[in-house]
Amino acid sequence: MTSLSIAEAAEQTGLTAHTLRYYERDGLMLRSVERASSGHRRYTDDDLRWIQMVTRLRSTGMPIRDVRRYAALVREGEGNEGERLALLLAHREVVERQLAEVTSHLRAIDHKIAIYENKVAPGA
Amino acid sequence: MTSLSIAEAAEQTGLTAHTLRYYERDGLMLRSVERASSGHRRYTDDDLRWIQMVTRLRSTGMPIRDVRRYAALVREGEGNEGERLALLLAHREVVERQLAEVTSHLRAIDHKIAIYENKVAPGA
DNA sequence: GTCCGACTTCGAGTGCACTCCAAGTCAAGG
DNA sequence: CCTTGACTTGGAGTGCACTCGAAGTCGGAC
Repeated sequence: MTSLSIAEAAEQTGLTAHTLRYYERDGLMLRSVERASSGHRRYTDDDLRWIQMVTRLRSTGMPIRDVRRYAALVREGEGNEGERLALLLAHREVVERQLAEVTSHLRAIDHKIAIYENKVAPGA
Repeated sequence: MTSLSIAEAAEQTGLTAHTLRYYERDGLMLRSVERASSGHRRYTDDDLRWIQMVTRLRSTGMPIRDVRRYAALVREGEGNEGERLALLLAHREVVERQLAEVTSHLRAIDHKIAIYENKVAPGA
């Protein structure tokens, strides 16, 4: 089991060290990250896997407070899988609606682009 | 040609009156919206069409400052279609990259959902 | 004539998610 | 022993995009 410094964890996850500390103090981690005798954080593989899940939720637009609720459920342990599932399904709905909206707006923009392409380089 | 009050324009566009005023003073409109003798804004069909374009750009994630630049180009009039096109194409790239990222993250979340569905109602 | 409601302006406030700073600690190298 | 560099903390600051509040104006209904 490897264990990484915050700088290494930052590089692995694509987040900054600032953000990793912020996530931890904001209750997004499953538990406090372990410390070396120096007090420096040591990230385990489990930590990294969890951070990856957080990243997935975040970059699909889930607000921090919902990620925190999800983390709390997972932290509680077995027995609340129904709630976790409900939370993820609700998020999924939101994401799909958003994807559909963005896609349709993008199509309209593409139409505009086509018009300009004809103006700028007709017949290109 | 209809001409709408700010409340009607808000309803038509799905924005709030506050946001319409904000867009105007932030330079996102092509020109100052006309006024009734009372000083109240009167939105024309052209205004509404432009606001729709702004909404498309915004809800695909274009920052306000880029919308402002695009508005400035359109305001300048003919001759800079190349620049407008470049701006829209650059935006298109960003949006597509983002769509791809969100889609792939969503797939990973779906996988997690499937796991929970099996746990919660196995064989459902 | 005055009341109401929809508007006006300017500027301040909000919420979100970071992002940064200052001052301090620690282990290792020279 | 002293310096260096990577870390630590609490709290403050930033950027974005709204969002709201206060005070004032205007036209029409009663």
